[in-house]
This record gives sequence, C-alpha cells and structure tokens, in this order.
Amino acid sequence: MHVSDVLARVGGKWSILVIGTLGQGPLRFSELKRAVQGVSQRMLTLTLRGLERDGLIARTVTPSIPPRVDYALTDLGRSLLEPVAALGQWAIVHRAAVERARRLFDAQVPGAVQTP
Amino acid sequence: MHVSDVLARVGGKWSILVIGTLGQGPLRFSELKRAVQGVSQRMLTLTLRGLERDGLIARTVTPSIPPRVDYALTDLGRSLLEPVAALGQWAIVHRAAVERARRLFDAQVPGAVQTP
DNA sequence: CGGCATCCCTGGGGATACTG
DNA sequence: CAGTATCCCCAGGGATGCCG
Repeated sequence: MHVSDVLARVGGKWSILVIGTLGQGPLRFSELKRAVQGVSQRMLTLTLRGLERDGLIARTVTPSIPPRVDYALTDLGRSLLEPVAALGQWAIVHRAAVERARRLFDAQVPGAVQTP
Repeated sequence: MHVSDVLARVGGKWSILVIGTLGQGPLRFSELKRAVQGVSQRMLTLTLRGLERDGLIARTVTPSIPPRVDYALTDLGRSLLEPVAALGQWAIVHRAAVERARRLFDAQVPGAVQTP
C-alpha cells in the first residue's frame, strides 16, 4: 500500500464526498444518495463497497420491511476525515488563486483547449 | 471550483507524486521522470502542464544546448504540500489497518473479485 | 428500499515514434 | 534533453431495467 493507492481509493470521484457526508453522522442508502448530489445509484453502491472493504465505513443491515441499511464511518474512516477536511479547506481557501492562475495560463497559451 | 475539482487535479494518478517530489526541491524533466518512478513521458508532461496551469508549479526554460527545463513548486504549490503530506502520513500510518480490513472483507465475501 | 446486472461510451493513460 | 503526435486499449462511470 502506497500513497498513490490511498489516492486511488480517495481519488474516486465520490469517495471523498461520501466520507465527508458521513462525517456528519450515519445515513441510510437513499439519504446518502440524496446528500451526495449527482451520484448515480451504481457509483454510490460501488463507492460504498470500496470504502467498506477498506474498513473506512461500516454497513449495518436491518432486515425489516422495507429493508434498511445504514452506513457510518468507522474509527479508521473518521481518522481519514481529518486530512481530507484539510484538503477541502485548502480548496476553499485557494480556489480563487487557482482560477486566476488558470485564466492567466489559458490567456497566455492560446493553443490550450480546455472547454471546447 | 469545488472540493471535487481539487481532487480531480490532485486525484490524477501522478499529480500528488509530482508535488511530493518537488517538495524536496526543484528538478528538471528527466530527473523528475526518474524520481517519479513508473510515470510515462506523456503523463509526466500532461501532469506538469495541468499543475502549471493551476499555478501549483513553475516552469523555467533555459534555452541552452541541450535545452534545460526546471520545475519547482510555487508558493501555492507549497501550500498544497501540507494537506497532501497529511494524507500521505495517513496512508503510511494506516496502511496496515486498511490491508487487514481488505483481507478480512475479501475472505468474508467470496464473490468479490479484486485482483483477477 | 437497496441493490446487482447489463449495455454502452467517454477519456485516462500506456507504448511508440518523430522533432527542435 | 524535452517535449509533441499517434495509435490503441480498457477501466470509470452514466442510464436503464430487474429482483428480494
């Protein structure tokens, strides 16, 4: 397991958002799907499986009718929440700087195509 | 610019490794290619362009023969180094726990195929 | 409600060859 | 040395439909 492997898991478009969302408390599948806006059912399932496999979240099934499945961060998952939140903070703080740099770069390098 | 956009940039398989490597000082292209072991010339170029565009690294060309191009973190890039390093630390500290969880999960869920 | 399964398509990314 | 250009493959991920 290398740094890049962590990012392979975390880098998946949705993992961070799921972890961040669960950081505020356990949720069931449908709630999670609503909270993590834009995620497809398929990707949410796959993301949850991956995170569960890595021990970052716990899946609790209540065999009622209708069935109920809750997802919550494990201790391991909560520990990841910290550095992830730091990265999120960075994004918020520096978003303007990045956007400025991007516009500048795009203006100077006419050949660069970004949003065709 | 959202958190997921930062991770889109950072999430690229190589960005983190490049930033981490440049954290120890400026390097030229070929040195970087050797340091970031496993990266193809193409992906290194693309990664560097992306990071440069976002103002995270600076590209300095010395028009000599043979040409020389140095890459270094900008202040913005260095600021990103912190949360990234935190994530790297997390990976190092918890790699064993993740691997254990993964083996356990794989043992309990025989149907799961991970490394065919 | 909470999922697998399936189809399909985009683009991330490797290998290779050529240029200034 | 430091790229750009091309070809090509396959995993990531969306849409849809079926099941316990």
